[in-house]
Amino acid sequence: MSFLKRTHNCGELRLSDSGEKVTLNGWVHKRRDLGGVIFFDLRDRFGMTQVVVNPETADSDLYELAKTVRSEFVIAIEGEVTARPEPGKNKEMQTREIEIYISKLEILNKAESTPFEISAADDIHEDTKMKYRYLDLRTPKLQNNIVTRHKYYQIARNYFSQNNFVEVETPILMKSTPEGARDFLVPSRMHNGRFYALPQSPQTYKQLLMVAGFDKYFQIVKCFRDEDLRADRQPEFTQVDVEMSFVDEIDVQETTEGLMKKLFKEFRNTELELPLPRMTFAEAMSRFGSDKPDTRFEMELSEVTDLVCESDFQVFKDTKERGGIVTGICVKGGATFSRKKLDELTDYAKKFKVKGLAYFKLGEQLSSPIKKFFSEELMQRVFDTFSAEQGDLILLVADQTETAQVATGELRLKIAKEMNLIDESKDSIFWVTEFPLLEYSEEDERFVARHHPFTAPLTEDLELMDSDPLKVRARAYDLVWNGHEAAGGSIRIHQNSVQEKLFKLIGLSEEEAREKFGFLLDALKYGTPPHGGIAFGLDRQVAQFCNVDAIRDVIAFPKTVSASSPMDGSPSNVSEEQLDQLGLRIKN
RNA sequence: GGAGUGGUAGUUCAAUUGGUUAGAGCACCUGCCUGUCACGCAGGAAGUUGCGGGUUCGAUUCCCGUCCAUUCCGCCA
Repeated sequence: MSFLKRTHNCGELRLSDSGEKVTLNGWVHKRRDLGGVIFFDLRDRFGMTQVVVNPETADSDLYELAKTVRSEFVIAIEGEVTARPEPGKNKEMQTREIEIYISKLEILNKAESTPFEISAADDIHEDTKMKYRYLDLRTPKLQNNIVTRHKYYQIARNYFSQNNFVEVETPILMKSTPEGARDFLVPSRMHNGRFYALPQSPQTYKQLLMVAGFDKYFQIVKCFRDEDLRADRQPEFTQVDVEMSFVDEIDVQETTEGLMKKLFKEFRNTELELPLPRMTFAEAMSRFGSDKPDTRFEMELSEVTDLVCESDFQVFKDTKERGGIVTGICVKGGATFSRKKLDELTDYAKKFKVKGLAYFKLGEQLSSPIKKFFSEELMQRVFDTFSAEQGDLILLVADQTETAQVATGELRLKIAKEMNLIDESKDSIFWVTEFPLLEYSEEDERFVARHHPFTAPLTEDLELMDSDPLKVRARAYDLVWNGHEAAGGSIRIHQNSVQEKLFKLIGLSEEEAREKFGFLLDALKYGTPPHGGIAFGLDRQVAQFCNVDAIRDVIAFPKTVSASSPMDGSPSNVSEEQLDQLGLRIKN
């Protein structure tokens, strides 16, 4: 069956096309029936064009048919491009200077009235939109996001190809490994009782590709983690995965920067200045209380341990004695915060494991629960340290170094968001380097790799691996963009002996290490080049370029926060037969 | 696993100290309307108040449980 096929899309006709006979296909976005003349806004993914049916010029069959057309009908129209008497009032509409005088109309398919209006989808609750995701995807906003994502793929692929990288696919069914996130497991009919795992990332494979001599590898790849979701976390997400041989961290960073420059050119229309700034982990923590600081606003942390320990406040002194610090921020204009507000901030800080929050409120009167422990003169020196003026608020946190810094950093962020201090039109993008190699897990009562267990230690810190493992810095780097980790990577261990030593440090016995990573340890013995790489969180980056908060909005078919899909009903039960074949039984 | 917010018509919201027939905008349906672009006007249909239980003469409203959405903490090398 044939139909009127489009000669143009709904976003491309302009005044200069006047007089031309065109055919358009699309969805009826809105319809305005004035009793005589009828207007449609015809929509496709390229835009919208106004279509006019005039009873005086259209024949009566056409007019009667046009009267039956409703929102979201799929139609084909033929007609003449005509200048409008007045340009359309909708300034967003690029075709607003013209309209199509219709001479033929075909209804290609009718539509029931949709569960929500495509033209007003912004305020609809997420559950309704998720159930009818294919309708939400009709909205110009989501269509733009998905197209931006497409462009990102293209730019990345071109960039890496032009720079001599090879795209290689790695297995989706792989071996379950310890460390890191929970795996999604996949049973198999052929191997009852055994399981594949979906990759949390292709980490081991890309290192093996380096052993194999593939020099420069990249892949745009799905990764899977069975952890709780957030606005910026989905159980399956996409990484731009990169690995390079014969490189150090500067080479990997330069490669990354080159791509970011192209992306910023395309999506922000700005020239990114290279090289990007560098900040060590230690500096990020002490200045911003975060390993991914948002530097679009100030309110930096100041450490005042020695100063405040001149007071008689025992809590500060005890903290110092136990090796902790006192750090804080100055909230400009924060003296207006109510007691209730300060209680709320205290509760918020406690979420991050500090015991309390001290403050100096420089209002009409100085107000502070700890001022009796401070001399006038000492207080003034504290204020000076923070450059605090009348009307400001100083918040102080005392605890072990990292705990105090993190809690203060979180307060800094929360307050900045509430006081609207973040300039969304700016971009803050830079490297954070020299992460600690290890951290101590209270839960597991052992050291765990902060990045992953293949990350190389800084050469000058190698000897610390025996004496003071927590002090060892890693050759790891994160690209931080507007307070998010946009990419993260490291130079890998390419010597078997160092790798084995690290496994030992994180409590993996030789047997366990062999059992879990034997193939990698073996490979490292057969001539492994120095190598390193990085992985970009594609969803997060695209979300940033689209100026949306949730990566849900840049994924065609995302999961809800409970990791399910209201649209297709996954995950779902399966039949007894399926379970039997897999040798599985549901416990309860 | 924990905390916050929300769930009432297709949809977005309202409903006084617990009170009688649960309202409004948009969408939908009918009629009118020849330059709209949030078209306009008149009328109409549309409800398991998420679900289950409890208190009460009476529950959208109070209590308990539970489900869903969303944000955050834990978790996510």
